[in-house]
Amino acid sequence: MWQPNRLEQERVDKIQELEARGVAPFPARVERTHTTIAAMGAYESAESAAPDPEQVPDVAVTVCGRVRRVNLKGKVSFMHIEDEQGRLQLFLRVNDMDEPVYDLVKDKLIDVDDFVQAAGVMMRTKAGEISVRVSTLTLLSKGLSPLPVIKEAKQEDGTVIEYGEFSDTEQRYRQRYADLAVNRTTRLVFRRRAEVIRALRHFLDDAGMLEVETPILQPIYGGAAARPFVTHHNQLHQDLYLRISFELYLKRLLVGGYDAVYEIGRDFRNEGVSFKHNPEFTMLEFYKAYIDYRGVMDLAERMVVYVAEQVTGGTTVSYQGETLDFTPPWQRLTAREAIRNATEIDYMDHPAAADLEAAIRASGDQIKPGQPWGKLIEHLLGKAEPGFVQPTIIYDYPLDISPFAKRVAYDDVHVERFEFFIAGMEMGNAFTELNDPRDQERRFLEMAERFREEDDDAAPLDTDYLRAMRYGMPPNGGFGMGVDRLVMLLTDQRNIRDVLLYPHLREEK
RNA sequence: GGCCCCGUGGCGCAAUGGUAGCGCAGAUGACUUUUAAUCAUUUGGUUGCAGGUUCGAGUCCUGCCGGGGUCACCA
Repeated sequence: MWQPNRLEQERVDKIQELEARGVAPFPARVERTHTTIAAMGAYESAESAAPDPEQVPDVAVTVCGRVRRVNLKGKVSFMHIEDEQGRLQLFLRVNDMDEPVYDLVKDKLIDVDDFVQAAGVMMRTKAGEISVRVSTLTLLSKGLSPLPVIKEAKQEDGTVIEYGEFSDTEQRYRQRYADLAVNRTTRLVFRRRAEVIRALRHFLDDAGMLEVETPILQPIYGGAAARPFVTHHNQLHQDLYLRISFELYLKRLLVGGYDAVYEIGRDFRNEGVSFKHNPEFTMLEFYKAYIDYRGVMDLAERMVVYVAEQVTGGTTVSYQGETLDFTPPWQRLTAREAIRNATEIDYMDHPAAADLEAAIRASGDQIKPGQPWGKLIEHLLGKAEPGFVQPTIIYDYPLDISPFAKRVAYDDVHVERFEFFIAGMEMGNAFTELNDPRDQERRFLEMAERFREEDDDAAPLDTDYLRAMRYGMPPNGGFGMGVDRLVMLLTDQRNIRDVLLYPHLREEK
């Protein structure tokens, strides 16, 4: 049962007073002819069309929005209402309105946070602000809990200074609705997020790829190295996993005859959380026949710069004080070169895992003993990662940590795989996809063996995937990217939670 | 999971171990073109929870809860 606090109780009491005056606090009927922006635009057009600035014809509007500011001045009052696009001032004067309606304002029965509908004609105040000269004001919805108050002051140069803030991170995440209602920058971030995803779809559609949807509930999970969430189907008595990647389902579709497919959707990984990891996140994967990882590199570069241009209008972006330039071509380094640059260790000088481990320890790093060679190389790559501020492609990865990538010709240890990094963050992962079912089966078995040695939950062998591949899979290049991280870059947010409307948090006590 | 930081009215913040304060919001009143409106008066707190040290704890100690950072982990 809700226990109103002091401020809320005052609002509850106001509802009683409104009802006593015959005013419905949550009426069903609403009317709107203009958004705030449209109303202002209509008046500006009328002004510029009028031969005499004193003789602007009436522009009648009915606007709706949330009250964000109330300024009572006795027999005249001002309010700002806000809808999604903008703010508009209401000019309320007792002479222009029925007195009982004006009294609702005067008696402070309309609060900041309430939704109202205002009908009137457009005007400019003495100070020059476009406003509605209100003849009828209707309460649409009463706010009971007060939102944090942010006051805004417009500077002469048009910039807006805000006074007061709602900045408590926990409350902003738990009560995103309040964050959105109060912080316009939050609203902008999630608008832009939608634009990023729209631009990605547009690019991929234009590239001739088919958007598809594959199962989120999977009897066998795979395609990435992450622990899954487990769930259960009651009627079928079947354990199911929430997908950790789309890879294996998408590549089956190439066997089926599609040239290129993509999916944008949710992945779930049962791992630690951090500023760049959320248990559920949005992934983009595509697979395209008849290209290899070089072709994927080109596509990735073009896609990212396209999205940046679509949503920001430019090819560079300011991120946490750094200027990121997405213009292709990006720097391309082999993993071996990148590691040599960052650590002065050449892993090819240490072909045995034990040997490489010793070299890493000699450099001063503490690492878990007994890791496979590829894992050690990944550790070394992690040392180089923060240096990849501008878009950087790292290619040719160790075979033993890349079970779905084709081998580099005449090379026993590397596969045709690349990852790309921006702002020190891993953004995506791609391969020349393995399409030899015999090699794939060997790699699955090796992986299962290693998992068994490490006493880890082994991903069950996906025999159906091998069956599909045996029908013949065209050579293809595949690509995966963390969409949330791209949104971070394009909205200048340092934490993934700030680009997720509802980030995962511990249960509220 | 380890380590570090944080938790004080609705929001944002103060308070050498010694009477818990300030701004905004709220309430009451004044004001017919204000705009961070202004002016006067004024309400509101078991300082995240539970213990402990002390004559005395918002402050020091222990544990717990929640958040943030960082490291580890994360084909």
